[in-house]
Amino acid sequence: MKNLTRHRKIIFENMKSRMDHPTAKMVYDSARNLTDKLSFATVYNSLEYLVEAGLIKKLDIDSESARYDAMLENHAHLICKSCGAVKDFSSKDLVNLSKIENFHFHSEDISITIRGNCSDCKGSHSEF
Amino acid sequence: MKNLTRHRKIIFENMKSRMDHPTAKMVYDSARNLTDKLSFATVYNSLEYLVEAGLIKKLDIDSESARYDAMLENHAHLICKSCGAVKDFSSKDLVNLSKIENFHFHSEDISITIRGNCSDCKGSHSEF
DNA sequence: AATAATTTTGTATTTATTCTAAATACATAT
DNA sequence: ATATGTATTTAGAATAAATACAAAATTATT
Repeated sequence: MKNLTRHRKIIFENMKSRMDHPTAKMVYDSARNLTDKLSFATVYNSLEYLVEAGLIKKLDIDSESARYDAMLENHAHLICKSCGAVKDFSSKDLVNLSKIENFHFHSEDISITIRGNCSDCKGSHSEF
Repeated sequence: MKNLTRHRKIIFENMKSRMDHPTAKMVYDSARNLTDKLSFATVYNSLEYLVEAGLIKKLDIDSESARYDAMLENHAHLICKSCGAVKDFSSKDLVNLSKIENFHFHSEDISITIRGNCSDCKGSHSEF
């Protein structure tokens, strides 16, 4: 797994063009119109490749299927409890979370997930 | 689905006694020693009941199986990329994220998920 | 062009979770 | 104390996301 192939590029471009934090199926549905042949397995392979390559992120969102995002800057995700929409919220200072209210969103619960290495694991290989 | 039954209480007590943000299977494995009969389905049902009742939370963490937490106060989750451990990080001021480094954790990526209602959905019924 | 390495495909498998139907437990009314 | 209706639990089947695998196709290297 080393190259940004044609299929992977198509999937990456598709990811970058959209803001809806799609599932693998959503990517498959729109990307298969862009090329002659495309299997579901390739979409999974490609998304994993892109995540490994650091080009996209797999989101920490409780959803029945995994969701991906091509926006790499640290930002929050606003999830509407009614319609399920996932929207980006970029703020350089996450300090002022009250800004969210101005962003036309009534926040009820905030969860922050931080990935890194704990003191017990410094230097070891990443599996997560 | 209305009552905190014996089984649900056992599962809730188990959840409160642990800090490891267990999966349904982990809860099942330890709770079935505490009572004569306990099916896997009951664990799923009970965990869902407890989430609905607001007694525990289902975490927003990318994990092959869902993880739950009985700690309700807003807090961050530190996930070690090496060992996969999920640890709580409570800070009243999430402002000073540099505190995390003092918490013996080298943070590489921060994701914040906020749940609530977007402006399009005010007042409508929650499905998520 | 020939060969090797990588990628894609299609299908089968795995695994977490949900669904279903029957059995059981429980609370309340009789 | 017993009957009744409702909620819960059980066990297993069904569902669906994700992964594994072997073969075919593509791409890179010599």
